[in-house]
Amino acid sequence: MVPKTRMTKQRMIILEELRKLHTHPTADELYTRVRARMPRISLGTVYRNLDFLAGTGEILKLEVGGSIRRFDGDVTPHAHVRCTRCGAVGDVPDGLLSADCSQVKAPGFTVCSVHVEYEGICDQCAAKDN
Amino acid sequence: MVPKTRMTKQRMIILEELRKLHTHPTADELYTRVRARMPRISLGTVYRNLDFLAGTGEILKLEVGGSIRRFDGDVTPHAHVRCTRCGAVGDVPDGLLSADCSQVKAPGFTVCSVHVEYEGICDQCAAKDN
DNA sequence: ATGCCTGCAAAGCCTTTGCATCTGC
DNA sequence: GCAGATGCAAAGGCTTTGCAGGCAT
Repeated sequence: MVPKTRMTKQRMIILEELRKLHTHPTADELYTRVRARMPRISLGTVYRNLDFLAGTGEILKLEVGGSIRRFDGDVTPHAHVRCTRCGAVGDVPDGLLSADCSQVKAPGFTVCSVHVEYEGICDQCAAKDN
Repeated sequence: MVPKTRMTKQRMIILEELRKLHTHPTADELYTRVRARMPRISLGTVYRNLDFLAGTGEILKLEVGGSIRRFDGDVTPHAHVRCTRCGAVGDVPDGLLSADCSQVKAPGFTVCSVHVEYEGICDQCAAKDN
């Protein structure tokens, strides 16, 4: 049986605040925002609701970079494949890249999606440079 | 003055083991490997040397996905830009995507590189499905 | 001999989880 | 009223850091 869900005040406020922001906040940033309206809310509740809302598709979890988790002794240019099930990481030889992921050949992997993230400098940081 | 660096036995073994592997190990996986040859090495030393080696360009740090750090209330398809300096995340409106990052227009950001990661299922996990 | 590097252990972050209590439905 | 949700606090991972001693140069 599918468990019923409730629209609690906490869940509603979390969703509202996230939709109001366009800064792609971390859980903690959102926690700070939400606390302004609901001081006794706990960080655990924020995490639980973000997971819940991502599960229903109402919000997105972003897997952004900046979190170094793995290392590679091969410094030649090549892209990577990651197994969405076990997290294993493989190589995609340069030259086999394609925007159409059904064309991508990665030995040992069946590729099914691409994740593109651009990197750069935001205007605020650029301003600090002088 | 630039500090001198030493090629310690630890650093050498870490580099050797990483180059020997093609599995893009985590720091901890590498630690296990290295300990087979040098039982008293500490995990801290592994982390310090991986940072050092990445700094000299001898190895690569991979920023792979799987680590959810941010959330987005906008579920329409769009890519993201991340500021390499402060970590701020912005949107790249769909339709403004390009493999040539000098063409990418992201309001508030100056884009300078792209990070592409494919996702899929590795053969081992596929085999477990039956 | 010098100061960079190590092992060890503690501390730091971020996230998850257990539990008693509370509250939508 | 009942099961799902919350607040609180503790526990878990992973990574970084402080310190005293060790070792490459």
